Amino acid sequence: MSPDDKPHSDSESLLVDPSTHMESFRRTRHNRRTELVEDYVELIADLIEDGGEARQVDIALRLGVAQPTVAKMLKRLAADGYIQQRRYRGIFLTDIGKQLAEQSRERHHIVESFLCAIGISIETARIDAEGIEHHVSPETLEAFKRFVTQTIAFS
Amino acid sequence: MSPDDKPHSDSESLLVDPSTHMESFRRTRHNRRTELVEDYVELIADLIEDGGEARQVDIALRLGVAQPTVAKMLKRLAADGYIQQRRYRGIFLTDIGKQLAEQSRERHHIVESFLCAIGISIETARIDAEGIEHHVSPETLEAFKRFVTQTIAFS
DNA sequence: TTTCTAACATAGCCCTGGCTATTCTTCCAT
DNA sequence: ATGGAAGAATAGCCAGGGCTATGTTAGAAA
Ligand SMILES: [Mn+2]
Ligand SMILES: [Mn+2]
Ligand SMILES: [Mn+2]
Ligand SMILES: [Mn+2]
Repeated sequence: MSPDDKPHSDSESLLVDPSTHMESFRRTRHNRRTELVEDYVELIADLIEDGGEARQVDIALRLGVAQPTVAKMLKRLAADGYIQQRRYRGIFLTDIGKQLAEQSRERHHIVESFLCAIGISIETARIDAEGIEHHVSPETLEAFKRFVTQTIAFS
Repeated sequence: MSPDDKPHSDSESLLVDPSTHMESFRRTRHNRRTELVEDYVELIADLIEDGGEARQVDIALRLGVAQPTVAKMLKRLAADGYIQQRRYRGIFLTDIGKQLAEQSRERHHIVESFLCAIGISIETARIDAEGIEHHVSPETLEAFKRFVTQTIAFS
């Protein structure tokens, strides 16, 4: 065999170096672990603002999961200090919870507005934003925000 | 109590209707389940193209996980018909696997290019794209593609 | 005040996707 | 030809995030 039997010889071709590659995947895995927490506190904040209280059944309905699934998750959120639970009463956000909810809500809104600004239908924007939001870094969020502002200015 | 004790009375305020909300979350959960498969086949395709073979150690190194984690996942991919495994030999993509890899790679590339096109640094674009790609619908992907093409045309 | 129902709690199951520790195989160097 | 090391397989653990089935409780309606 020649020393050149590998498709891209020594130049390492298209692939980025392993540690850079690894870092991206690690970050993505980390984002995935915080996704649910963000969606829950955001939804709880919305429900409270909208109807005065956040109940398990409503959370379950809007998330499209079963009530015990919500119950288990709420225990985790309580253990992690995001919410306060009173048995057979509603859910209340702690200060930490409110803060995370506010951040999540703002980021979510910017992402959705951005998608609309580049011409995507509101239905699709809503769906895609629900997943994309959790993987948008501060730098990207700033770029999205700028873009939305500019687009509005030119209309 | 007055009939108006709830913050937003009858207009249902800011929240979208429950079933629409639910649909977004369901889609996002579905996308999450396919994320890993997409990243694996894409990475395997890249490794084969780059070095002639895809080995567990290299996959593990680039994903930032342990080798048995990769081994277990590869069994699933084989069971699902994306790859072919020969004990103590490398990984080979089936036709289905190649097809998914190609789709994933293209989508990934468009997302990353798009982020760069709106002014995000390549480092951040790489990281964010790794997560965002899995939540981009065909409609959004088309919009991203158009935007990239236009941006290149005007430079 | 009592009853009944909707909401909540709890138990117990499953799958996914991580990990460590250990045991094969292969294959290269000696 | 053989030994060792690198790579792959296997076993067994854990947490997260789903589910169903079932028991409990609070509060409204009667
Ligand atoms: Mn959100
Ligand atoms: Mn979301
Ligand atoms: Mn990818
Ligand atoms: Mn990815």
